[in-house]
Amino acid sequence: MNLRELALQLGLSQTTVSRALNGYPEVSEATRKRVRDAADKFSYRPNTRAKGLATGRSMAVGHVIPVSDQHEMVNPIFADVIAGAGEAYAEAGYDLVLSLVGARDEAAFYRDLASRGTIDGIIVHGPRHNDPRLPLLKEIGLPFLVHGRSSLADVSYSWVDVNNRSAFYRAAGLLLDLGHRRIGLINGLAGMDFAVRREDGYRRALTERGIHVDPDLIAEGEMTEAHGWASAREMLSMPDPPTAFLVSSIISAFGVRRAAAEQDIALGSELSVVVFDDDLSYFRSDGGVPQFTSVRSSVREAGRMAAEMLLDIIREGSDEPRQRLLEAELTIGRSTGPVPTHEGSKTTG
Amino acid sequence: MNLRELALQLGLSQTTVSRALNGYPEVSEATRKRVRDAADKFSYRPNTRAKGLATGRSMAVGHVIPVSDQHEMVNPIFADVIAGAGEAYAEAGYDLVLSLVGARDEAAFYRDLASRGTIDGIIVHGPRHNDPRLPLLKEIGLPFLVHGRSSLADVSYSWVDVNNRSAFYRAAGLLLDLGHRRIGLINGLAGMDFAVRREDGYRRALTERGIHVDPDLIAEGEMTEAHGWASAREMLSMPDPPTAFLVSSIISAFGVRRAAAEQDIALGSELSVVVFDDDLSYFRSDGGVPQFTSVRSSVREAGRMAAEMLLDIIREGSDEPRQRLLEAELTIGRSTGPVPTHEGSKTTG
DNA sequence: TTGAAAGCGGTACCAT
DNA sequence: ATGGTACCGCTTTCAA
Repeated sequence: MNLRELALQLGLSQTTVSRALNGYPEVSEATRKRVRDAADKFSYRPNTRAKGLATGRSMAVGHVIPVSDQHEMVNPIFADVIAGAGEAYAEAGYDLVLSLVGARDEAAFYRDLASRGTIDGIIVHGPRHNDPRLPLLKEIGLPFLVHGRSSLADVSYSWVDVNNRSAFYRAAGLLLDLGHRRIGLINGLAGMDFAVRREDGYRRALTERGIHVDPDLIAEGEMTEAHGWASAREMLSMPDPPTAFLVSSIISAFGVRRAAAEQDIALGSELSVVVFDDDLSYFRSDGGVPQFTSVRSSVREAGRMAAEMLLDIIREGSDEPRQRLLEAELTIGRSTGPVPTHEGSKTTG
Repeated sequence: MNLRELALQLGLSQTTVSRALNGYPEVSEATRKRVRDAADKFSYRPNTRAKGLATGRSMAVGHVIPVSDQHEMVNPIFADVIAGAGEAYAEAGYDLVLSLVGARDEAAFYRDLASRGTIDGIIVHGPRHNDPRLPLLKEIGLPFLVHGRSSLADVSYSWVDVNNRSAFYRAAGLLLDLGHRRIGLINGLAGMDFAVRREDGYRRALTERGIHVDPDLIAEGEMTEAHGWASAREMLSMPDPPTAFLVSSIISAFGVRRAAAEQDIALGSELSVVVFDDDLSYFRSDGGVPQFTSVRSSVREAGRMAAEMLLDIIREGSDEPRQRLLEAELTIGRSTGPVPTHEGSKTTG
């Protein structure tokens, strides 16, 4: 059933039917009701493409996930961001077009997307430290919003981000308050913007208190269990091992926990672990009990926010960038305690 | 730059330009080259909506992820399936439209999708045991393919699935061969089709060897670490505890490992763990070393296959269902060993 | 081998 | 308040 047929059924013109359905005020309430009822009855749905062609808008938003060929898997965080965004789109009647694109041909890809008119705007995921995509998108003129930020990018742009720096500053502060002086940082991939900011917060906290930042206590890598395990293992076997860890992901924290268990080191009493957890409920390890001290931010919520802001930008057509910085929430769990005395209380073994 | 402008530039008609670009044979090679060069020069891209409107195809495929309100997070498996599918779409020039939809209004949603003409076909994720979506889609007439299967659904339909039953049958067989008689099954959510099949394989292996299937050794739930931990913990404190576990996900296996560690039970020598791992490289725990014995299947590969098959269906317009069953690969790691003797060798503590 | 023109299914301007 | 009609950008039939 299309507009013409519906109009025919009603004995009205396409124009009137279209107006009735789209809430134009000049249609009489009587006709509007008639039209609506008929549309309902025949379950008429306007054709998206035709509508888009006529209006010049596609009513779709693109999400671009960068996939470097090195990683087999897509970072599960994206799934949650997108779930949050999806809610917003569903409510606003927008479609979500997902593209996974390799770093190689990204530029061409964005240009294509814009000129083919598939989407009205775009959300950029996983920004790197000085991300070339931002100036590119700016140049293309496609409305976009970044989930995360890209420092050094000297263009102004819209973003939604969690305050990674302050999160790690506060987390490190907590450990310092507990007396820890050797704090290992197990961070994400070096090029990622969030990792840079997290290290920044960590460094600042230490420096402010006059604590030396030991580069051997900083590990970077993909946030896998293996990375957490290998990094923690290595650091724990140093002559002067860390008494606490700051971990960039719950997955890596599983690895840290394993390394500790293997060396018979008790979490909480002998080793403190604070983890940045993006609310990935599948991977939360506590089961109701706060096993780790965590710095949490709802990625899903951020996704929703990002989508809503992008839709605003698209609809208003305004050019001034919108930015939203979310503070993460520090939840103290039983994996964090004061520095053990040297005669310490082994709880295991 | 649109077709009209491009044609104007070339002094040709839109018709000819369109034909040249779309590989129609009646265009002379000379003109074709001229046209191609110009299109290149102006980086002309045909408008997707206009093309779709004219051809009746949208060149887009939908992926529908069911989100029950109970789960906060989207199962990370979907991310990988979609990554695989995305590759196929990119190559074939299709877009991927992602929808996350609650169980409540699914029916209406599918009808909408079809009648608005947003997509040419659809991939159904996370089928439940007797999934009502399949007959619905059949009725609507939208080409679709299921990732996974839905037993009891008495319609014939296309699917791509890993052989869950044989995977768990073989895994249980391995443990039985090693002498295990008490094998705990830590499975996924009860309603999911894959969970039913996995339990089926497990049961069959036991029954065939005359081993009693103890319902207390079967746990179902979301595949979180907490679930693995709680289930393993409970089973391990039974009077007659399991000597081995079959776990439906690497995440839950982390929980099993934790429960074992807490009770000072050594993996490999005192407790065997076989895990079904969907190749989620972020969560693999081995770091090159096979820590767990695993039954692996590449979800990404399955996603790609699903996409390719759906595209075939769309293009051929044929109605006969295509089906593809993938066998998972059993990789024996060091977490699996024979049943410990009662005087057993504690390696920990 | 090329071109004119009629759709595809809507929207929106201009009349009435 | 309602209708006629010219688009939107492309494909495709028919004619030349």
